[in-house]
Amino acid sequence: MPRVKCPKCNRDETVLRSGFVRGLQRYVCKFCNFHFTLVKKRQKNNASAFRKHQTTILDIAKAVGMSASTVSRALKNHGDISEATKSLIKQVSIEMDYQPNPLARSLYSRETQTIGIIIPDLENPFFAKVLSGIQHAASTAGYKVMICQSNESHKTEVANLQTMMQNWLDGILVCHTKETKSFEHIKLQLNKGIPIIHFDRICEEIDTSRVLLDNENGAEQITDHLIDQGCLNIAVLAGPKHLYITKKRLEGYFKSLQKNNIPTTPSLIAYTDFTKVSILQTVDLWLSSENPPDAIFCISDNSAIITMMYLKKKNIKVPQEICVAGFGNDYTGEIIEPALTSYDPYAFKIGQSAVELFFDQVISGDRAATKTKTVIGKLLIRDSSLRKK
Amino acid sequence: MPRVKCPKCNRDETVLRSGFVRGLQRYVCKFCNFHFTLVKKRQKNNASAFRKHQTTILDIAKAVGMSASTVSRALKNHGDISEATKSLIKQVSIEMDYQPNPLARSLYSRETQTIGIIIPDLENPFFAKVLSGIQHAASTAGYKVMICQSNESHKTEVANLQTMMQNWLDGILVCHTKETKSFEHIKLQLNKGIPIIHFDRICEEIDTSRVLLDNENGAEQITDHLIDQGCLNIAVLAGPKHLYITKKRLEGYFKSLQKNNIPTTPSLIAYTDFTKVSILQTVDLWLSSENPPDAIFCISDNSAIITMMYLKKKNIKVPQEICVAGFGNDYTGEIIEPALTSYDPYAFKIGQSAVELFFDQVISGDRAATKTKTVIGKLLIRDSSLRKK
DNA sequence: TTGTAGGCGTTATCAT
DNA sequence: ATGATAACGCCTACAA
Repeated sequence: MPRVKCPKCNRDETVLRSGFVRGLQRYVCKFCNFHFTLVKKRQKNNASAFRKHQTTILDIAKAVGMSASTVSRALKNHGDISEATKSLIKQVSIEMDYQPNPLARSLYSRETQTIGIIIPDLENPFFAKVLSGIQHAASTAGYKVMICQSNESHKTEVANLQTMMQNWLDGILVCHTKETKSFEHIKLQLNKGIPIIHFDRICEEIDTSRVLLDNENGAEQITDHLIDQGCLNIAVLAGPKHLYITKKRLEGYFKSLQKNNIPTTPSLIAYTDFTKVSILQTVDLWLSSENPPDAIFCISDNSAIITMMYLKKKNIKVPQEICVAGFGNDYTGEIIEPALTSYDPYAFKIGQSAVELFFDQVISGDRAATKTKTVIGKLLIRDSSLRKK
Repeated sequence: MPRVKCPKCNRDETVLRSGFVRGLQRYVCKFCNFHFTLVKKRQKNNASAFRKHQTTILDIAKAVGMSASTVSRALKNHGDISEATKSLIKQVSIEMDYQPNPLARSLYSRETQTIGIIIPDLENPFFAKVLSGIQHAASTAGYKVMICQSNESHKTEVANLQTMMQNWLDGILVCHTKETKSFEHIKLQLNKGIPIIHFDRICEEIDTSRVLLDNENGAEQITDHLIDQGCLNIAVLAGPKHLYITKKRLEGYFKSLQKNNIPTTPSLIAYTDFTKVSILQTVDLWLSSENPPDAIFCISDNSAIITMMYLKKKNIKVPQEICVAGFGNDYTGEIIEPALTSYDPYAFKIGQSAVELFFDQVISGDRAATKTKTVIGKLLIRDSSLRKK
């Protein structure tokens, strides 16, 4: 029975239905004998015209003749509800195919159960693996994943972050672009109370939770291995100078040289922006120098592949004349000949760990308590650097 | 005028506002002369305790001394609002860093401005490119992207779809797993009124909008090319038999053979499940047959790479003894030696097109009007099949 | 031109 | 044990 109020006397107990006019329910108030119809309240907009009505808690409440609050409580096993009511409501909710509306829930709870990811390049196999790990960990925990791709453009990254912050995500996982040197956009958002987690290309000057790969150890192991193969003139094809990963991998390289009492040669250390042009220029320079390297440690597998293909074109034998090693264990390394020595950073696990750090911050309740997690990878020795067999 | 009840006499018609105390509205009941303020009703939960308060329309309304509806209208340039009010409100909203709450908006509008993607494997370079295209097109149009990864598991795909449907996405783009033979889960959702778009691995038995790559033409061009190189015994290393792409690419293959008056040999057509084991078994069988192929057309680049590496291990010369071609133009094809002949399906464009089809359905307003779009790719002839130079 | 009121669906608090 | 209510933030039909 609808509680319709009489517009005249404002009573509802005396209102009865009295037929239809132009499709509208007509009512009569027995008290003041006033006839009226209720005008339609709201024009349906486009979306709701298409979207089929989803069963709501109110629908169930009507169906079982109880209030919405009872239904809500029954559905989440609230202690106060009798077993009989609970099982009735649960059954009806299944029959009516009830699906809670996450928007309403989030509006109230202020949590969206969604994590945002800002990643430089989805097509880069390393990032694809990380994303896969993130996706896996998040969905296992019942969280959704929203992605943005910065395309290695700092400007886009800033815009992405803005978008993400507007969308009430519960946390944001960020890997910076190779261009990013200023982190003002991150600082600006830090006090908003939503966790920001860094991975791989992190930001040193801000205290956030972060997932690192063991850049230094990895690079050290690679360099150790190259030295072990008899190389003394080991060049490093690095990335952009400002990148955290560049710095750390170089540190590992230096550590190994020092440990093995090999002097460092400045000309053997070159920074690139990861583009083919910059890589080939560097390699050319080395090849034509008076003291060419006997090994090239490339800071990414992609640069290593570009380097090796160039060396092959120049008929320089790998590893006999020059050993080559990469970093990242992209699957391209297994395809090129000779197969590429590399360091597997366990990208999938990095993604998983980033999600775990997010949960740590949320569960601990202390969002200022940042953590650093380092994923230990594994050196993979393959033919591109193997002189001793 | 808010209907506030006097806590003492319980009347509401006699209650008036009487200034502010500590930021709270103070009231007075004219009937019993009782002064009171409304105490905060609700305990803040965890999330809202952390999340910094975001400026709302109501905050702006208070700041400018107007109602929320005026602010709402002013912000979207509603005609009824005076220019003066508009500019005032806009300025204040900027000063207060107002960001509309998309949850509230969506709850009302029943649109989330979000597209869902169900994709078998994020680490597969083809899918990564498609995803990149989707992401690009969606974010250009101001839409967000939510991803799920089915991991090539039908069961997971079904669960993913369920999740997506519950989350009030405006549309869902699906590429089925290689296992998927039953499409009941899709059919079940079709009448819900939200567009489902298929791409690549589509479903023939349901009428949805879909983006295809020109499987048939591509396969025909590849086969033509192999024949042109003098191959007569062209084997096909296909995917699972039930897959749409398998069927279509085989059709292209047959068409080419027929056109060139070459009889088909059943033993040269083999289905695999894309796993290394099944591929190598097949190749082995062919190699040891009495009439081994002089070319292998692999239905994916990944299988082609596996095949080539195996042939190389067996010291079988590619292309001299056996020509190999793939399909998909993964970048691995440029790295292997000899470089792999393949067909570039323009994966990025496929992703973009899928988003376009979604918009077509939404904008046209006719969600039953499905469209099919075929992205034309490009044959890339490389050394793995080049006998005539 | 601006304000009021009610609804979108859910949930916690308070009252019964 | 259950119901009424308000709140989350935004939007629009209608009233003024």
